[in-house]
Amino acid sequence: MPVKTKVKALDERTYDVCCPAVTAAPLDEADATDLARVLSALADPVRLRLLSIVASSPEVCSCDLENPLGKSQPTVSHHTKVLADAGLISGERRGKWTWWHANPDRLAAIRTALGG
Amino acid sequence: MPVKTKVKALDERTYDVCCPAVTAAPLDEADATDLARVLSALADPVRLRLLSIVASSPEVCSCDLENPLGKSQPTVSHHTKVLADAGLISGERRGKWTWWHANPDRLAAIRTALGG
DNA sequence: TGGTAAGATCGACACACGTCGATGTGACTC
DNA sequence: GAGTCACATCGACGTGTGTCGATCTTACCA
Repeated sequence: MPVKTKVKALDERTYDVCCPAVTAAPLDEADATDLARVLSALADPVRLRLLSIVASSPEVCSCDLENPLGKSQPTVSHHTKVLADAGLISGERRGKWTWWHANPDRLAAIRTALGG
Repeated sequence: MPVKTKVKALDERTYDVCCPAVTAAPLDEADATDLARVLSALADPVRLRLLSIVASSPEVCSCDLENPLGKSQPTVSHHTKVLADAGLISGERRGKWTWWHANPDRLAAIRTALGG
């Protein structure tokens, strides 16, 4: 049985994630590609740390990510975009700052797809 | 609190996986690197399908993977090695054939690290 | 209007990775 | 021992990705 959650990104686009559980039955190519795309967003140490920082707080400003991550501003911006495109975090522009928060439902959907 | 499971690979090496949950607190670099390494093994559509085929059966022979995956023998061998190195599957050589089975504990550990 | 500050985008570079033909390595059969 | 089969390893190729300096865009303030 497919496990899907609706996720709303910065641009208000919604999309599905994802996929029967890996352990239940052989995945078809489309489901495998979808799931691999989300996992690729997670499969980077900098993005994992970024996500953990955002998830540990109700809201985090981009400006508070550069120092803990030890990466340049363009690099941090790149990683927030990847995580946001994957639906794992969402950003809200307020004035000059962008505030990020985690989407725990998305993470839960991934756990389910991984046989949860 | 760290979530660890011992995993035994083909070469009898054992290692730990892994890591406080991403959602609990900011990950340090070492934990993030460990988790990213395992997730990288999963973040490929061919390997996800391979794992789902192996996990759906008590045991699968390498020779029964080429056709469903539509990949050459060296490519399949490469992917089984990546999954085995990550502890997600284990292989046993019997005569001319290698038989693979999934390690559900490892997948469960990843789910926990993902905030399960 | 001009200046500054936060963040996104661009361009370039180095490196990692998926893929497959060719070849190597054991194991089985005759 | 010769031949064959299953699988691993090697080498090479094209592509994808993380990184950062430079630049663009937008918002705020004097």
